[in-house]
Amino acid sequence: MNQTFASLDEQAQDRATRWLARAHVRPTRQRLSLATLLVGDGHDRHVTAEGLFMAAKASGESVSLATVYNTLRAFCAAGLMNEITVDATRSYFDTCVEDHPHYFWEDTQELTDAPSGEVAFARLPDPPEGSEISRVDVVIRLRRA
Amino acid sequence: MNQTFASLDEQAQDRATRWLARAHVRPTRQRLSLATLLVGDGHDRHVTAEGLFMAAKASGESVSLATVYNTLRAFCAAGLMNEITVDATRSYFDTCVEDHPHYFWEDTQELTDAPSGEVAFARLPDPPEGSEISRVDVVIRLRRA
DNA sequence: CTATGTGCAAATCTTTTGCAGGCTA
DNA sequence: TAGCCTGCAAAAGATTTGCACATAG
Repeated sequence: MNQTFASLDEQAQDRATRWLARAHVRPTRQRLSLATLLVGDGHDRHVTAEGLFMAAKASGESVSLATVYNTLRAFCAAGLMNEITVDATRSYFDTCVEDHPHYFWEDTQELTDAPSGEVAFARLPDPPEGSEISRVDVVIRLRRA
Repeated sequence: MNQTFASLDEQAQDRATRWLARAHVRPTRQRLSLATLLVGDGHDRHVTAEGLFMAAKASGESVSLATVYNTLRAFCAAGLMNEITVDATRSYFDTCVEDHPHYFWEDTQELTDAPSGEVAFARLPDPPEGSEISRVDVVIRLRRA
C-alpha cells in the first residue's frame, strides 16, 4: 500500500485551501495538511486512513490517527471525497467524487481508477418503489494473469 | 439485519447435503447445520457471519462464531458462495455464486439482489496488461426517498 | 466568545489464530 | 488411523468514542 503524495509547497497548499473553501469546510491546520497531501498536486488519489496517517507523519505533520478518520469522514460528508468499499477490513477514500468504476488488484490490494469512459451501463434497474439510487459502485477485481 | 432462514426439516437437510457433496466439502455436523440454514429452502440468501451465527443458535444448533467464519470461508473457497463487500466493517456472503448486481439499502444496511437481467454493461474495459478480470462487483446503493 | 475541531487513550466490533481434542473418510 | 474440523479464548486490526483542551470565525 505504498502511495505517493503531494509535496507541501505553497502552490499545493493554495490548492488545498481552495478545495476546502469550495465545500465550506473550516480550514484547520490538520485539515489543511491532509488536504494538501490529498489534492495538492491536482491529481486524484485513493487513500486508506492508515496510509494518509503515515504520509502525514512522513511529511513532518503531527496529526492523530483519530483525526485522520474524522477528517476523511468530514471530507466525505462535505462531498469532497467518496468512500469506496472493496475490502471488508479497510476503507478506501477517493478524492474523485464522480461515480466512476475502479480496479481492485487482488494481489496488492491496490485500488486504482478504471479508464474513464470504458465502462457503460446498457441498462440499470429502476430503483424499487420508495427509493432512489444514491450511487452505483462498480469494482472490477483483477487477478495477475 | 433480521433475516429469515430455512427450517431444519428432512428435505432441507437433503438439499444441504447435496449442496456440500457437489463441491466435495466434507459434511460435518456444523457444516450441515449451516448449509441447511443457508440453502435448505432452495432460495439464495445473503448473510453476515454474525447473522448466520445467531440463526444457528436460534435453531438450537451449537456452532461457534469462529467456525461460522471458517465455514463461510470454506464455502466460498469451494465455490458455493461469494463474498460481497459493501460495508467496510462487515462481510456479506451470498449463496448465489453468479456474478450479479446487488442493492444495498443504506438505511437498514440490508443487501438484496437486484432484479436479474436488469443490469447490463454496454462496455467493460480490457483488463490491463498482464491481468485478467476476476469478478465485477456492482452495488447499487439505495436511499429511502 | 462560542461552536467546532483535535488529541489521546481506551473501547468496540469484526475477523483471525493457536492449540488441544474430535470426527470423517 | 490420518488428516481435516471444531471450539474456545485470546489476538489482531480497523474504526469510534469520551472528554479536556485548542482554535477558527
